[in-house]
Amino acid sequence: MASHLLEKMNPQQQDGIQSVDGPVLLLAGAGSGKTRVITHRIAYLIQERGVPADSILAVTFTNKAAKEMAERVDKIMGHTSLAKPTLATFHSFCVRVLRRDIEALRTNGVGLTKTFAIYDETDQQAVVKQALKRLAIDDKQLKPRVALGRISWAKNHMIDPQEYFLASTNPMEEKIAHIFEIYRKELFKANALDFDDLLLETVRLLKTSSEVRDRYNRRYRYLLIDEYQDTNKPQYELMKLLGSHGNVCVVGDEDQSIYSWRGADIKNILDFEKDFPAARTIRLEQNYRSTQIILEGASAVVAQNTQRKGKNLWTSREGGSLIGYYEAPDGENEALFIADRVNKYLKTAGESEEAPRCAVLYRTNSQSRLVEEALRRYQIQYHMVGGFSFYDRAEVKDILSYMKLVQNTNDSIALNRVINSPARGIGKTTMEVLERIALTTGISTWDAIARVIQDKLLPQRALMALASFRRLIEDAQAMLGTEFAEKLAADVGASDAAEVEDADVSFGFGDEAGPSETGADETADTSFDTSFNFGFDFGPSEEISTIAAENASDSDAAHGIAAGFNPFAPVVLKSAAATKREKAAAIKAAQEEPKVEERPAFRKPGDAATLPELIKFLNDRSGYLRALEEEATPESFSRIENLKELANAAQDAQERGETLHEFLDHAALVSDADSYSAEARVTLMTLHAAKGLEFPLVFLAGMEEGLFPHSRTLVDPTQMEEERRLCYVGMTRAMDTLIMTRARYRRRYGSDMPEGSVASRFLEEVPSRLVEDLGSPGMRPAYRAGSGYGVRAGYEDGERHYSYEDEDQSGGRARPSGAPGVNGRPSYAARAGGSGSLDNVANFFAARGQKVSRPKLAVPEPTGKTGLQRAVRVKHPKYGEGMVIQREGDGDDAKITVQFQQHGVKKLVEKFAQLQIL
DNA sequence: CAGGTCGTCCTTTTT
DNA sequence: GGACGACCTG
Repeated sequence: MASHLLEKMNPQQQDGIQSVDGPVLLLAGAGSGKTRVITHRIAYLIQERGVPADSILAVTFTNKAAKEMAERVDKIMGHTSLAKPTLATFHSFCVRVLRRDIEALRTNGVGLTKTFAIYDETDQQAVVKQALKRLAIDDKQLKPRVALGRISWAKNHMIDPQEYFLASTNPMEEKIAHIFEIYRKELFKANALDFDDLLLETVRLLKTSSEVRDRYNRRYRYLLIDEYQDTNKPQYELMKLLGSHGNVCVVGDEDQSIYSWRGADIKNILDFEKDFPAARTIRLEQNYRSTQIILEGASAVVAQNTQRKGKNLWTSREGGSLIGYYEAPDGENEALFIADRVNKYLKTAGESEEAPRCAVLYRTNSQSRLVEEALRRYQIQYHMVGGFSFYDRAEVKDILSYMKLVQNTNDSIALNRVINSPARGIGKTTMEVLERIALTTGISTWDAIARVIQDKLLPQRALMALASFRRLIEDAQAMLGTEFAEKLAADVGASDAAEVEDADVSFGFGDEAGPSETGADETADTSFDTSFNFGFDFGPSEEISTIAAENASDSDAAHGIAAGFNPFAPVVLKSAAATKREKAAAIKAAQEEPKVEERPAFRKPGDAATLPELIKFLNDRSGYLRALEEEATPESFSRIENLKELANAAQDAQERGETLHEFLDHAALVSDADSYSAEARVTLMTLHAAKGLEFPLVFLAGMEEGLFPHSRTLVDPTQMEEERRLCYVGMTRAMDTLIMTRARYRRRYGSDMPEGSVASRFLEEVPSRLVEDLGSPGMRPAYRAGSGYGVRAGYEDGERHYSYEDEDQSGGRARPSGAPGVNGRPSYAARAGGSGSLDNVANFFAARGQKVSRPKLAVPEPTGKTGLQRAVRVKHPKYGEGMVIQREGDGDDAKITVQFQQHGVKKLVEKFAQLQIL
């Protein structure tokens, strides 16, 4: 039967699409159209085989992949179907299962509940640190990081603390086993799961409860697992448990296995045929992505590995340009070279019809900084994936922690985080008392607060502070409705298998809210109220008085809300953002056909508060926002902006019908790597994050021994092979052009002295006939061996290869050349650490709305001598017009930070800046 | 108790 | 170049 879904597919791809019954192993080489096959296979199942869409479960490794797959399936299917296949990551799928069914694991009323918290790595570290402290282990002797790494390793191998202890061969291991045990108990007490637990507990649940297992097995008849070479033991078990019907299709490529450090076991893919003897194996070996030269180069590198099956990847894209190689004198120069090439590429490629796209890939996130700076110098827009996440920012985490605490008061880590931020007089001593009680009685810190208040175990002052804090959280809980717990249960706890959510990647309910989502259809449409005014001022004085009264009899600590508090008070629009949103929403609403199930503009009294309402409440009532406002520094304003952004995110979530859980789950599981956008012309990311993507032009930066391959892998042949696979992954991202770069000298940890580097072994492994030297200034006479680190000489001979353009602020004066260093050699620091790179960093942070790296001292207001005060408009001979943002220091050292119209934020020395007041 | 300053040690890679 | 902890001071 010829299906349009099979058009333009090679025979193997057609096989992969059509072999839908029984186990299938799809070995898909890089660029072999793997995603195309998977998505078409899903469409084929639905359209040609009449399989109900919601009986298909496709699991990927990253949200990014899940999202892309969902979009592509949608596109193929033409958005026709209402029911959708479940496309999720292992972790998000497990969260959904657990939010629904985890209480099936409870015995005699003991066990986690549906309101469990998810602990991220920071939370995990905090728990480990506590454990170390409790065991009186010096955290220099055993680093929390290391201990956590071992614990995670054990979990990924499904080893429990007891087994770990029995297997330990030295005192250190025994200690770790002990920490592991405490760690587990603490998480249990906090009603929390870490990332690894999400998988483990799901496995345990499916093994323990046949009822639950059967339900999922009835529901999902077709299982597909992508990146199978990266699965670890729990994921493997999950595959077996969910795939008991045998319609299991796993897709992978052993040459792209790059996650063994996270417990991925390459044996999973190598042994699939043993697990499923009836398995059909299909190989996709035609590469449609890269030119022959690139593919040959990459294959030559990975061929050095011994631990592989080997394959014949081929391409019909003959020839192509050679693999470029550039050896820069230093990291800055390397970055500037890249920026220059990107610039040229964008200019020339701009005329071709296909949108130009390129990527700069590196081994470690810290390498991004130099590249970012260089791109900014060239005024090239770029998109960086990874690095800090929005949800990692301190202020965002703080408010999220408040929310987590509202959801689950046993979450001691969240409690510790927010109990004294903003400062409310709960210090070290108080916390020690709480912790001691929690520890000796086995209750959570939250419950210890009640105990302390009841038994008056602390001075009045501390008791009042604690009561005030407790009241804050309780009031927030009350906002969510007195039937908080039941509502929650109803939201996530339907028992019918058919009601397992139609999951797309998001955690949204989708438009067709099923009967299980009792809360959702009544959820208010809050498009018009991003910003609220509760009409009630929670002033500190008033609060204290209520608390003092309450303190007398703890049982009176009503769960109600403070008198006069009215969460349903009329809405007052405050921020410009809100207004904008309102307009957009109004326009959108006007354009759309009126829907039958039109939601009311406001939630009915008695319904749970919306997410933005909750955030607003916490921001205000906690005093967090006020503290930031009073701080009144650029950083604090930026933080306020971030909190607004969080409110916006909550607003969006609310509109999607998400519950508090789903919002928090989302925040916990969605990483920044998922922010990759295919529209970006220039993308910066780690090699790991690049897997699965392709770009016409790819740069691999930092090809140096110790960086890539990373220093920690140099001694272990197995890890070295993984590095090599990583290199293979990186090289095969390139479609037309691949450029590899290296710095002869590189500074590590921002130290003054750069260290000499050795070319990466992977470079040597690329056959030289495939490589073209792109003119490495390092090879010029000035850099000959024996001349030391000759940057200065190089720059002085008139060949300024990609040096920073002269940005001397006096406009025309030559930049002072490197001051003599300690040994009479040119001082590297003098050049690279100069004002040029400094203002660029400030630039960079300012543009990203992050804290600006300025001195933390109070900024003296301008003397007025020059009149260069804040908000004064100025003109610079080179940068043109701008506005003064800040002035620091005084006299000859005074520095002015100016936002220029064309050139962004610059920090200038007032004396030299030649600024003219407009 | 809070906020600031200074020294230490770092760094893989991510759900 | 920066996060974080130890230490010090108001």
